[in-house]
Amino acid sequence: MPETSVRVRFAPSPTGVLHIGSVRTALYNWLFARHEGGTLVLRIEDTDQERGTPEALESVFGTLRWLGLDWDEGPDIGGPYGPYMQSQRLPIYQQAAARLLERGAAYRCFCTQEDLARMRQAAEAAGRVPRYDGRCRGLDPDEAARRAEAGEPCVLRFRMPDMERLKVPDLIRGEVVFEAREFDDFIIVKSDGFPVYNFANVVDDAGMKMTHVIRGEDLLPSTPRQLVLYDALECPPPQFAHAPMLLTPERRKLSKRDLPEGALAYRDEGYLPVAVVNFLSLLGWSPGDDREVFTLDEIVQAFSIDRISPAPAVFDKQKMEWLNAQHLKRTPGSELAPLVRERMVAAGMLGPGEPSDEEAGYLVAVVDLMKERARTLNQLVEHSRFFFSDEYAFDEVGVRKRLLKPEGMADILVGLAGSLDAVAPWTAEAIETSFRASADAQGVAHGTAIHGARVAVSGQTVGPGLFDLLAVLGRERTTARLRAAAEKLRAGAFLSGSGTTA
RNA sequence: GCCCCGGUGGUCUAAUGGUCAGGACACGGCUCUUUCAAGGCCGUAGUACGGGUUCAAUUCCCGUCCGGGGUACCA
Repeated sequence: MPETSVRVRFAPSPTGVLHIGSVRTALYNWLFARHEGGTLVLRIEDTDQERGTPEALESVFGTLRWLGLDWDEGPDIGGPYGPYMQSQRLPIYQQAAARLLERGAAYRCFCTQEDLARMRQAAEAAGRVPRYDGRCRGLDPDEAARRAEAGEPCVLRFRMPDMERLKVPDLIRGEVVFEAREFDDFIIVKSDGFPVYNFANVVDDAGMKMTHVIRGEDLLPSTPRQLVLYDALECPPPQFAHAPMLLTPERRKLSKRDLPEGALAYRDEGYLPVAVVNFLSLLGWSPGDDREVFTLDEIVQAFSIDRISPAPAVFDKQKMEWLNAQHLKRTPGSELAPLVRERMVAAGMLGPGEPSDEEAGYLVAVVDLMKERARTLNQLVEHSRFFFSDEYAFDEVGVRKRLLKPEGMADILVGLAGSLDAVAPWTAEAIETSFRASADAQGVAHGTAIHGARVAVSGQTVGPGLFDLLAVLGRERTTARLRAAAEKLRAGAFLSGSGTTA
């Protein structure tokens, strides 16, 4: 492998479910890796003993897999730089910390959390910036080591070098300059022996040979600290790219609160993975032309870091829905059918068993017909109910307008059914010819017959073209439903029930 | 408070020191006709504000305002 080969990583911490903002970060890393023919590493940053959960870890895997964002090295598949769970890398951090300690780049600090809280309060009361005052900086290292060995709790702090300012080169924002006096001697190892984020992150990114770090803008302020750590560790830093935040419509940072179920909730709502990826890719990035509907491959091909915008983006669900509709239309029914099927089974519209070839074919035909108008899989399922059961609901307005309205609709429907009995072959074209002829013979306007028949067989006033619909529905169902509706009309059954007053 | 990042229609965005500032979602209207929730067409709406630099600024600079992020023994 050439040494110019790109290596990037997605490094979530498994606290709570994976949310959509993290997914966008994962996506940008994945796109960059795939575009460059590089390597994507999945690393789990579980150094927070208190907050990590196994469910959260499952959520990371599940979400990425659902979206088709695969990784080349990770906790489940290993790789040359493992392990890929930070909780299993403790010796590596300890070793790195020991090196810094030895060199005097880090020192032991025995201040308690109460001491620090007091310091902070005092500083705030005095209107000063709260920073660690460095009181343990000058402790004799040998003496400090003795106290630590004697069991006195302590943390390890990084000795901030003397410098005027810290410059962070960023692929998206150019050079970002921080004043060095903003930074105090920050903690790198907690008193429980675990490394703190900034430290573990740098040790791993350096150790795993990352060439680029693409992450959220919220991490930009911690980058200067990381840069001095790379320096102290004598490792070359990666190139940084801080992607803009995702905002709610109220312009708040998108967080777990906004979608407690996590990004997988969009699967449950009936979104296609490709649509979610397509939508997310366009939040903060654009290909530079007017294209908006992409396949995965097209996005990979078009992606580049320098076209990522620095400005935060509002997550607009309506646009995601539209994109989903576009992908629904473009995806063959045969591909959609398994997804639709599991939803129909869940909704009790289909049995859980293996479908026969005929049933499977019917489902594909229904999906091909209905996907043109649906915005989500769930909507498609909902609108397709009448294809699978005779127990479909009648739209009240539709009944009043299209069945009750023209006097004698019952006779018309029966007439239509009669002519359809003879149609062969059962194709949209043949159905239309026969249907229109029957309407003519009965002296009924085509529109009247069509509208009436639509409501009779589907209960709905909207949907695909009637003849295509009937072709899929089948002769048996069609004629039976036309006659059943006529029966019901004659019995006055449509008038019973509620809401017959306008 | 302090530090950092942003600011093109309601939203996502394109472009540019000289353009009728382009596209998409949403919204409104029209249309197709067999319905619309699909398709087509049209429309409403934008360079946050104030200074500078310049023949010319949405674009470059400064300030203001607004929004976001950070400021932990969280990540």
